[in-house]
Amino acid sequence: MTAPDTRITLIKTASRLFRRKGYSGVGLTEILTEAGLPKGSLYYHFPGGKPELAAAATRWAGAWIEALVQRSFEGAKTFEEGAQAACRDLAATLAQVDHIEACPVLSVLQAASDTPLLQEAVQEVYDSWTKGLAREARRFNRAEPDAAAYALHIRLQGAWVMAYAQQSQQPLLRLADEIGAGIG
Amino acid sequence: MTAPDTRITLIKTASRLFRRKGYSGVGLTEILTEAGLPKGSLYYHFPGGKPELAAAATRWAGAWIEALVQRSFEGAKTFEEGAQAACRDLAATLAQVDHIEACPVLSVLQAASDTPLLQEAVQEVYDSWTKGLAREARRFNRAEPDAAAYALHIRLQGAWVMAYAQQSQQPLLRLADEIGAGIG
DNA sequence: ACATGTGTAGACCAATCGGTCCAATGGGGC
DNA sequence: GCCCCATTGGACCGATTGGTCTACACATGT
Repeated sequence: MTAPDTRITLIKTASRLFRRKGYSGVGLTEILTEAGLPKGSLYYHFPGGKPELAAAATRWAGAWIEALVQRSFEGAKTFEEGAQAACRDLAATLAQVDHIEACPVLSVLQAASDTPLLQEAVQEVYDSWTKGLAREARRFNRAEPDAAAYALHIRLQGAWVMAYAQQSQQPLLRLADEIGAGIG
Repeated sequence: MTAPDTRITLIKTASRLFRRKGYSGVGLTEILTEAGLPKGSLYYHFPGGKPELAAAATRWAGAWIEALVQRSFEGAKTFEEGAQAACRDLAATLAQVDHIEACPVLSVLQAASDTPLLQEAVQEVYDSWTKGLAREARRFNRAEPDAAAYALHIRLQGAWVMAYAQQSQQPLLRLADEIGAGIG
């Protein structure tokens, strides 16, 4: 396995496991077994150990989600229409696998308080999401773009938590309907 | 220490630590040290061990939050006014201590998937919250009470996550303002 | 004074934790 | 053919994990 492959394999595997069981709920052994890699590889690519791997995984997954949302907005005619599409696309993506996974940021949030590296990554991804949504709001000439973006971010976050807790895409679909009905 | 005291001490201590670091992030030793109790007491009051303690802590904290929200609605004249008060009261309560704690349900959510006892507690508390909010919506003759309650629950959840991530009560206060401005 | 039973105290256990370290490997430049 | 260095493979470490088990303290009823 070539070097960049190893790195991205570790990131993907770690991200998936973290989102399923949370940062503290996953051991390095489990990640490495799943990835089919020895411990030496991990500490070669991530000298900072588990926190550094988690930070990389958070940023990677964060960027992936952001791209997904941005794609959802592309074909829209209004900000609300884009927001609806984002909810539905996110729901569809999460439902692709048998287990609905948590938001990648949320999955490491509880470990971030005493891990500066993670704390940074968390803030960075959240900021980037809010800014990305605000950019879309401005693109559609939405009134009060920042407030609208922030409000959408919060509702997406909440619906995702509920979807994860109930293991159902329904909360996200319901949010899409709400937005469509002109609420918010 | 009398028996009921020991039980509630364990529950309170566990709840606080779980909300700060997550279920998997807290060891029994830490809980017991903080509570000033030996292991024997824990397994006497909670023969099911960590999962049973966590389930009890989740229900206890869940009921506490629910009572807080219900109290916020008491003096309101409309559902929206009550919702605003709930946001502000929750923000004020969270800001009372130096560290803003996560939603008690959220803090055990990632461990619930492979722990039926916790899974039950999580569903129970979430259901109870939504139903409690719907009761208030009906009390104020709010149109579509169930939908309104559900939407509020999701927004509260999302704002709480952001407040926890940023260690600031601002997201909850901002949500209160949004609701006051007639959005949602 | 004695028996009873609820709780407490904490030693102890195997398993797992994150992390360190070094030997082996193998492809590319000379 | 040879060397070199990036990378892998995995043994090993002390600390901590959740959990079990037994001895004991103490309040109460008799």
